[in-house]
Amino acid sequence: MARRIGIKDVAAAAGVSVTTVSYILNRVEGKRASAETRQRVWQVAEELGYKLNNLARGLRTQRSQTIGFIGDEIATTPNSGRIILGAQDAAAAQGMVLLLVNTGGDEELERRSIEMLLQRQVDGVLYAAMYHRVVELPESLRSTPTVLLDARCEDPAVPFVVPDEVQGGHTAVRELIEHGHRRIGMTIGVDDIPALQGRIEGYRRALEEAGIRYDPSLVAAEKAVRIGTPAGDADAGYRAARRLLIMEERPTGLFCFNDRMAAGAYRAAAELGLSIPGDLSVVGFDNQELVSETLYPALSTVQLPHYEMGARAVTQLLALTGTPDSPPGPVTQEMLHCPLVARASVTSPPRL
Amino acid sequence: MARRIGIKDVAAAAGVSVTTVSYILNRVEGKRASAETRQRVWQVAEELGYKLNNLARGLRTQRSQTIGFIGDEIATTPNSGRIILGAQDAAAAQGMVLLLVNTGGDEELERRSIEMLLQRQVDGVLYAAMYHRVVELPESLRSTPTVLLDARCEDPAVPFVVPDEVQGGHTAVRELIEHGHRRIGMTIGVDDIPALQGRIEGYRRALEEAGIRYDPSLVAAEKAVRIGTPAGDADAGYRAARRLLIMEERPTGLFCFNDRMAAGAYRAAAELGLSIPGDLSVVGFDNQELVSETLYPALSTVQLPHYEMGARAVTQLLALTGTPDSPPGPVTQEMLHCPLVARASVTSPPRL
DNA sequence: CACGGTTGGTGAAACGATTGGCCAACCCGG
DNA sequence: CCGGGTTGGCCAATCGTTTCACCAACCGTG
Repeated sequence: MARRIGIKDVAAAAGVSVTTVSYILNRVEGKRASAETRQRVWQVAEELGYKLNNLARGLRTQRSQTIGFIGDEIATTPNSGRIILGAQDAAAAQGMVLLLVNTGGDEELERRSIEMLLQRQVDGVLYAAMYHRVVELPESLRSTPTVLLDARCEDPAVPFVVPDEVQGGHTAVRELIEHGHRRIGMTIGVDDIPALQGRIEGYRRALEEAGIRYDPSLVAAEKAVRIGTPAGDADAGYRAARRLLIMEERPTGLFCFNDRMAAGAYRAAAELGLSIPGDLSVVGFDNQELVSETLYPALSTVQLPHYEMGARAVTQLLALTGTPDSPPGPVTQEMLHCPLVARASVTSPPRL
Repeated sequence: MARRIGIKDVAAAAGVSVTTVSYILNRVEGKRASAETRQRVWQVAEELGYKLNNLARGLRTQRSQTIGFIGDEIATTPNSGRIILGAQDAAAAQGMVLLLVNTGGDEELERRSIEMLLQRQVDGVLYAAMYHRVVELPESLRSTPTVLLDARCEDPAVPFVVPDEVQGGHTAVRELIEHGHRRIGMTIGVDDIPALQGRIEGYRRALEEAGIRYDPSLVAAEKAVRIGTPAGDADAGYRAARRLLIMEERPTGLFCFNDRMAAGAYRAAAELGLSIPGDLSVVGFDNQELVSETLYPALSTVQLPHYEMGARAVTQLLALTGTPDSPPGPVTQEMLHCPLVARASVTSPPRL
């Protein structure tokens, strides 16, 4: 196989020095070259099929044009793929590429993974912990620009991007209220994650705004048996919804902590002979299309802006480290808007 | 910030040459060093917190310890995350890391993406096209070891790993037959992808084996309206299933092309007052847990071995390029077994 | 014609590792 | 004391870029 051709081959073929070639190919400002030379170099480079060697450049410039993405459970939650996608797109737009590692939540593995990233001189790191958790930043990342994804950290110096759970919960419940519902239940699991607190807060605020008294008996918590699995959530959602629906004065609207729990609510409703949305309106959270779209009628839900989160995180990171165009900026912490995705599971409450 | 410390710092601190440090740290065979020196170097490296610079090493050795992963629709299909995960795990086990790019199916973007990978001197490439399609390998990848993932290629010189769709279809239908079903329908979409042909083939073989005549009227094809979306598939699955279930002599078992279509079948059954699995047994394909587990009763289905595919692809790639331990091997093309995931949607047919 | 300013470059030292070739010192038998 | 093998280790080139520092030639001007 023919040796890969480098900058010096181009220089030789064009009859100039490598310095000149480098200047021209990189469009370095302030360095002059005649239009003719410039033209010739480009052409020769093209003809020879010159490809930059990023390892060599990185060695010299101390920037690898590479971003490390470290996730504790890549793809365990399906939508996390969208985070990666968003990050990758934003990175690619700046000529950067994502270096992916996964830790499966294992400390030791995480250490090794981070090491592999640092060894490769990543320009920065995206540290993604699914489910909007509170985490602490591994020591080894202290010295590299890092932004947290779907997670936050005690230390205020660490930038992050998370979904605005409160606004999301508020939006979900508002959708019910606007359709005329006054008696609105909520079904939740029992894990104490920030996401849960936020969504409950949103629920309460929306009620309050509408002048509806908050009734604790309308929020039903059930523990998932097989925790974290779709089946576990759906089952917990079923039990929680059932409890609410057999109440004396049952709610006409239901806000479910997530789409999986909403699936359980559908089952509970069906079992009790309640039709959706005729007898019961339901709104979920997450917009996992595999659930929200395959349910019938399709589930109205609030979307977790995964793609945007990935994209914003990269943008933040790049702002942090500075790009050729712009200087390094300040640490930012961002909460992203969660839009409503209205489908067919919400309508006016039945007249009594 | 203190300059990162390099091999020469270690050498200086240990009072030896960089050559010696390199030999020791890399455990180069055939190069001798006294036990004492060895010990000292390790210790000094540890104390100073020496970290290898992979860019520099890669520049010298012409291996970046990096694998490019290029997908046309990363994470569009949720389980594709599992492919990446499998690949990442297998790579990490060999000290390699995945460089991720996505093309969104755009030719131009693909070209640029591949370029970015090659620029970074990846040791090999995983080219993943979701949905087991037939693709042709981009010209620019010809000169780099590449293995196809969930895709195949006309050229027999290109290694690939795909699921064994025929076996999968066979397994699905066998599950029904073993429970006593003789009248088994199949619901499919209309896209002509290899996956479809394979699964149909598996269906026919299983019937044949059991001495059941193949009846074309029992395979119902419906075109998805919003193609590719879960809602589209579910809807097509609903229509197809409905057609079969209102037949004079309706099937007692249903093999659905995928889990989304199975979700549609559930709806059709419910609408017609048929209970699952009492009146109708259903088996899906893909094992998208978000669907198969949130359906009620939980869906028996055949699993696409995404994780293993990713892992095997990396193994193949590494075999192809050769590792320190083993020499480069031959091109291999692999079909992976699709196991049955039995849940609650299959039982014996109702007695008539 | 001497001089300062521009134009259009060039040379060579990094960056941080790997590795082929060389070599001094020691040991041991004869 | 010589010769040859082994031990333990070092020199310097190299990988492909970037970039600092320098410079020859030319041009217009006073």
